Amino acid sequence: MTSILVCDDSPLARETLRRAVATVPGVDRVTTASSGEEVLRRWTADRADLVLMDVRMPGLGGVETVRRLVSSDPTARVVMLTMAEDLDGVALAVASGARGYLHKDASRAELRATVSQALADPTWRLAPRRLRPAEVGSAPTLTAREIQVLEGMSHGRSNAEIGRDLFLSEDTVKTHARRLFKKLGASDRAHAVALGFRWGLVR
Amino acid sequence: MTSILVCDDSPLARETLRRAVATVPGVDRVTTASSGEEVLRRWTADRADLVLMDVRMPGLGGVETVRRLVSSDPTARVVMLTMAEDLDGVALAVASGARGYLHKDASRAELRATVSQALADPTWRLAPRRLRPAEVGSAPTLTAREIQVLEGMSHGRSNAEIGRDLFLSEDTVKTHARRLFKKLGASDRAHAVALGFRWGLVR
DNA sequence: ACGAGCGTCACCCGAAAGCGTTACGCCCCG
DNA sequence: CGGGGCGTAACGCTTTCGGGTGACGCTCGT
Repeated sequence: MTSILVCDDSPLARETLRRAVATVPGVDRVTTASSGEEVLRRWTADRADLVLMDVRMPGLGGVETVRRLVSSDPTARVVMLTMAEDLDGVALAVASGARGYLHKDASRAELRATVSQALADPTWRLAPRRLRPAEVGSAPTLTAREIQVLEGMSHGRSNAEIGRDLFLSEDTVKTHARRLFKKLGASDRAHAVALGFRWGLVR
Repeated sequence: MTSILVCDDSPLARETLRRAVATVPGVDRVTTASSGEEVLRRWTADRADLVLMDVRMPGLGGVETVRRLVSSDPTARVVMLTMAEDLDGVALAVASGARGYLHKDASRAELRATVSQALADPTWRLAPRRLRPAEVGSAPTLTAREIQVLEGMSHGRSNAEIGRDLFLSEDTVKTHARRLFKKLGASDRAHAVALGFRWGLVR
């Protein structure tokens, strides 16, 4: 019985990670958490053999979570997930007890290899390394205007109505819509709204 | 400083309740939680003068949450929110320490009156009663087919594509779409997807 | 036995949406 | 200084949507 706990505040990234590690041989349980607080709260009742934790999270944040987790349970194994931006965060995390880290744009294969490795060797620690292809990805950054347009869509407003709401021409709304579709990789407004919810961009 | 904690797993119901009780005179803080676990976790740090809690929730569930909450803090005041289906749940909840309950189809006015009453009188307990108009509402019940179509929309599929996925004609998909729009009160597919997420019908 | 809800399909039609493209001013970064 | 992202706006064009309506068979509950 090998279990993995995935902790990320982005629902979409969480799902992606969950699916990816679920395919690692020997892993038969993957649980998820959306915050560091949740991990700490559930740890005693719901231990896992390996934790994958995002560095950047609202509330406690990945680094502090790892610190608290490892100090309460030194046998806990954590691999941090990070982006290029927060290398200092990784250093802190490793100093705080994380076994290593993975860039969020690591390939699925690299992710799986790292997880296998970490599970096979309890003493394993990852040497710092950088990985390439975008596989997990991070939340697209929409501009304030694009968010506003996306929110309008999520409330069932037409482009013309959104335009009236925001004092813009319908054509301008369409331009914002097209740009946010491209950023999100959405094929239409319904898809965009769904991705907005999954990325936590709208509520 | 009077605070109310609203606990419901449905984001939409949560928001509706939050807005409704925010208008009660004397209430100056309304916090929300989406699960019983969250309420228990935050209780010591984030106490409230009154808790409105849904009976039916994933995880702990309203009844067990009340039981634990009241046993840890006998001064906690809880009003359960329920639907016609789970009257037995209400009996259990009241036996477990809830001060009373409200049907989810209570009117906004009745909800506010009950909240005022509960806040004004610390010893107050609601006599069982039934209330009428649909104000808070419960999640619309979509059929399996309608959910499938809604999911298709949330993945950016066109009606024709959804039809191919489900081995249906595009016209049939449109019929399902029209019906689910009406049930959800959606004005278009983007709105429907948003409401689906808010009601927890799709992920 | 009847209506209601569901699943299926079809046709029409006007109104949106979505795409490509162009454009201009602004600001920031290299 | 130039390019890129952003905000704004416009035009044309094609596709899709959404609403209205009708229809038929099935099942369920009253």
